[in-house]
Amino acid sequence: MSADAEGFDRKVPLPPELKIAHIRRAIDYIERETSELIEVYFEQANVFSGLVGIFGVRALHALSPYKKHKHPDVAQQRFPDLSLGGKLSPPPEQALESKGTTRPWALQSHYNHAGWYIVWRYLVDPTGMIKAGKKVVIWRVDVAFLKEDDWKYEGSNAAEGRGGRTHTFGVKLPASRFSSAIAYRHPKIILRQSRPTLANGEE
DNA sequence: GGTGACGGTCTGAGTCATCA
DNA sequence: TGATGACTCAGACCGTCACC
Repeated sequence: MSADAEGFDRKVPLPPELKIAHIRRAIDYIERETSELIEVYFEQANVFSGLVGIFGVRALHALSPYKKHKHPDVAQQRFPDLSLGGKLSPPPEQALESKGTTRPWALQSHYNHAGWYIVWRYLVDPTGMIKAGKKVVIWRVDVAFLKEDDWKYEGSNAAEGRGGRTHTFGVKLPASRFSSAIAYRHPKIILRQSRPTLANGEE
């Protein structure tokens, strides 16, 4: 990887007109805002991941040329989260979806839409030791253009009277797919046993 | 207006395959 | 043999929309 001292890799392809500076400022924004809501993580971690994705959308909407759909009711439930200039039906090359997750590689969605995906991979550090005063740390940002072929269908056995999750799509071979899409990686955090860990052994 | 289906966001855990 | 990655299943919650 050819990252700079801060952890940003300028060789990773980005969506048109999206710059490393936009990502850097978005990381600051997400970490600052979500650190205020840390108690939500301990109540319902999956909901908190949704919040991380939402704050990612808000940050890029405010800081980059990518804008939310101009109709709020559509923006909150339709693909994509953002598009270049806020176009209503952007081509995949100008569609940008924001997702937050704690997982090191995997990515799931209910659809296999083609487009750009920016994945905010975060960890929760209640001590605020990794980044001073930040209880939520974005330790990696993946930016990748995914085609329909990059997704695989993951079915569901949910049934009446039994419950279960709805079906999803998952990215095929996520580790190899995202290994070349790491736009930012915290210089002091490494993966150990598939978990982000401080390089000196502390988490 | 109430209700249920559906679409949307995720997580954790168990198991298996692969590789050094 | 242990570490890691992939696969699969199970669970939670919220908002919108169509239908009655």
